[in-house]
Amino acid sequence: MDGDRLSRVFAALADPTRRDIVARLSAGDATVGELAEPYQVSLQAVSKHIRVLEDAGLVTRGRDAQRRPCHLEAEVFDLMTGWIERYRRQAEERFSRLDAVLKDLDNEEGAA
Amino acid sequence: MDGDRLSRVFAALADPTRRDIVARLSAGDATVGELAEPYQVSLQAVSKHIRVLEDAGLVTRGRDAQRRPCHLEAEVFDLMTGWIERYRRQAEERFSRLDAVLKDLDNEEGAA
DNA sequence: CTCGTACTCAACTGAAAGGTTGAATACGGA
DNA sequence: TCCGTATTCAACCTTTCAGTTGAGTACGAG
Repeated sequence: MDGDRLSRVFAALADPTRRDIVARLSAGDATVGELAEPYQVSLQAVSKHIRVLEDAGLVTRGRDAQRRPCHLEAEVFDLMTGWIERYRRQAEERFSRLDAVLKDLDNEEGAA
Repeated sequence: MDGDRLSRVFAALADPTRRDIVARLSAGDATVGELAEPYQVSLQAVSKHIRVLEDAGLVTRGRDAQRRPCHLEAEVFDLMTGWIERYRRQAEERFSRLDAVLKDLDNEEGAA
């Protein structure tokens, strides 16, 4: 099951700092130091955040001398949208079925 | 800012039990007792889970005598997909721009 | 082979999450 | 009005999480 994976992805994105990191990585790769710079928290804290994103599969990292450039893995988003769309669609289907039933009731009433 | 809202939505869906509840509600409304039935945990625990989903805006509830039927609010999914798609698109754009640059380099090399 | 840079690891702290049980509360039915 | 059903509230426990500081590691430059 990749339910565990999905849990990690959602949990990772529940934190505003981590969402911001993802947002910034969507504009291009960056090192830990670069990513940490705008935040008030310690470099170590940001390093931990990146680890969480990495464990969720949202981020991969390379090596460039002592730097560890972070790269956003956009494919993981598919896992989320897949999950979301499945249930959204189901809910909407049900909604339109209800809609149809109500319309039918209206028609019958009008006909009677 | 609705960043806080987004945090609550993602956090709510980080829990497998809550995701399962959402999945089941996508098939139709249900009471707390009905939702709790398949799980090992206490009814109170499920009641708490539902409250988290409610606070995130994923679920609303009516009243039917002593029952509190839960209803899935599919619109909140749009908030998530909106966020996700924004950064996915940005990342993909960047990717195709890089692709174009590499292709250009190839062409120049071929021409030289 | 040092030295500074870029980071990670380890140990600790406070707050929040998810679970429990037991006591309220809200309502319909007899 | 009293009872049972459905659900929530309250207090508590344990684990996880986000943050801290201080020490350790990995690498390139000089």
